[in-house]
Amino acid sequence: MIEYSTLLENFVKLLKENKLKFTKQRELILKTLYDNDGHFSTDDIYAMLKEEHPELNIGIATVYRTLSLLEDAGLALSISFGKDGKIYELGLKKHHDHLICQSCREIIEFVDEVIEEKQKEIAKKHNFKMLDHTMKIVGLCEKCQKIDNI
Amino acid sequence: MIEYSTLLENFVKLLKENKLKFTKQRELILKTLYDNDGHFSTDDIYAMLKEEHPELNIGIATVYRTLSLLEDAGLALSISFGKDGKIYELGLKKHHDHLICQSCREIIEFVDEVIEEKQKEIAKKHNFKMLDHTMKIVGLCEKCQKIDNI
DNA sequence: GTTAGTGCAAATCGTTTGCACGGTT
DNA sequence: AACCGTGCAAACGATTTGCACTAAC
Repeated sequence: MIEYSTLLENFVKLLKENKLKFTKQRELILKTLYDNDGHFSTDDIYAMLKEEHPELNIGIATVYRTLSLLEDAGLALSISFGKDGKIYELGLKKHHDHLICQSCREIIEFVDEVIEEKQKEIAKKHNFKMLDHTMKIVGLCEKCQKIDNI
Repeated sequence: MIEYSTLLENFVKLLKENKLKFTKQRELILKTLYDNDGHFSTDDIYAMLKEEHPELNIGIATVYRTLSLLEDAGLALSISFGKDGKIYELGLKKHHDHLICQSCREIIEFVDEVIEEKQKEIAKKHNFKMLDHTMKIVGLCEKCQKIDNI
């Protein structure tokens, strides 16, 4: 995994290149994604920052704006599902897909080279230029299967 | 492909079983999905019904309610993408995945048995009970690649 | 006659935007 | 000093809901 200091350097450079400013808010949102290696909704991140940095008095609009900025920059990526289901994660990992537990919302990441390869083939066969691809397996994790059977 | 009359019978039966009523609105929404083999947003269907059956004076709320009902019943299924991107299709076909053109919104369906098999394996390996799975390849179709290069 | 469905308009919820102010360059 | 980012509150757009009325049973 990339060091936080390196990540931060990249971010600062990227901002500079685009004549954007480096603010405490932007830094903390990036850091939150980095430190809490996981998947969070805009609101999750807003709540975490409210909790951990109340002095910032951050606004939800800033969280929306920043996550969107990070996504455009390739530093974060989002997964959407059903209505009201959009979560972000740090965008620097190798491409991977997700298993999502419908009940507890646990998320497991996985990579399968055979599937990756097949997807390329399919796009090619249909003369599509593939820009993005996502796969989600929704179901019940081990724990929730047991609970649901009670 | 299933006959419309059979589909309708199933629908009527299903409604009866759940003490729900068979209305003109419900029938026409199902028929619209059946006749126009494709992928439509709630608004698309609303517009089509306004156009083709102005005497019905259908309300958008009914379209939302009915599509949701059809989805629960397994007669329709939805695909979501990015904000404001939810479309429905008739839900009686064999499972398939989608190639989506980012530019013109063309949608191509495909099935790949190798991928299907791999997904089962992955769920099993993680002790997940797979309930649903979706794969989307987003990109540019042949036509739009050319246009975008001008 | 009872119950469920409908259209309408209002409410809701996540997200975006305009603006005046404050922070970064 | 110039300009961008921020918080706030208002605006927005898709979807949902409460209600009185109508249609299906």
